[in-house]
Amino acid sequence: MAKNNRKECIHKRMRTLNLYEKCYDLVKQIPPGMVSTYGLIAEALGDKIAARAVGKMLGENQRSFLRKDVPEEEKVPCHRVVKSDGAIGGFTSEGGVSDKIALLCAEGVKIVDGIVQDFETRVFTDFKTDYPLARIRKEQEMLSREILIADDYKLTDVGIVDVAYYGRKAFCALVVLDAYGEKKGVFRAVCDVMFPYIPTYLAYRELPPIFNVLDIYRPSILIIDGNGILHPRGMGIASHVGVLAEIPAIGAAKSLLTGELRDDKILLDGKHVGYVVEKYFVSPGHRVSIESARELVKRFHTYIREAHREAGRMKSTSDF
DNA sequence: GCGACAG
DNA sequence: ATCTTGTCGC
Ligand SMILES: [Mg+2]
Repeated sequence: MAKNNRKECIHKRMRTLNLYEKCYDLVKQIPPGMVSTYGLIAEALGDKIAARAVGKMLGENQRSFLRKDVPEEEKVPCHRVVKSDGAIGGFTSEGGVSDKIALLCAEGVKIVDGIVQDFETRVFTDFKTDYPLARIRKEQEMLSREILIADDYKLTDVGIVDVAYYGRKAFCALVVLDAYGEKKGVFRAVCDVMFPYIPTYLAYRELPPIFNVLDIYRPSILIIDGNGILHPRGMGIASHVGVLAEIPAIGAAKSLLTGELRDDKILLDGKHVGYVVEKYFVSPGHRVSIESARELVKRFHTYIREAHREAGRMKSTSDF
């Protein structure tokens, strides 16, 4: 792996960032008798786009007020988080939303027809936070300046990588082909999930498992399920992996995150950043030109599904 | 009210 | 990508 110390530090910091705990720490700040919203927690994390991810993380909360085996001070009052319009929102437990209503009622918060009464006066907004997602955006913008969009690779082999999930475990598969498209092998790695899926922050979820597999085998060029420079800050996961691991990388996404189409060209702010190839939105990540990214995905795209399958079947294998 | 929203 | 606690804009 790269021994660039600065990049090592960025990588190490990413591996230790646990957004679940950041989220739970924020929710613990909401006092009894008050509520907050998924969107406000997301803003306190640094980006409102994470609202749905906040709901997802709270759905995985293992320290709710219904648990009898968790110390009081460790409990996370996720029942105090509701929707931005005062609607009660969801709740994962035996009793579902009725458990949430009962917990709030016991704290003096009345719910009528699924709406929090006196919502405006009961909303807690005064979070103490260091806005981790804001810091991450800055990091993305900083690293994007190190992207090279020009051919700087050898084609001794090709790696195609994808990640599957089972609860808080990530399963990463790397399918390696020779330059003729012959399958040479599959490498696998697992890792605990510390970061939910948040649009435009995918790299911070999937980089740790991908780096684990690159530690086992490092192909001459990498195709990644996601975007390269086709990203609001020009720093999709393929660029992120490319720059931090100093490896040529291409992004191939199954849907369009941002940008517009003009025939088979993909434009971002009017600038040509990629191509549509088969069913993929292809953009270079690092050390590959836009044209070569297109040609390489044309040649190897059938193996993208193969990597996807390989990651998926790891979930049902007991080896990990 | 429905779709968007990398994975 | 899962196995479902969102928000905004049209
Ligand atoms: Mg994937």
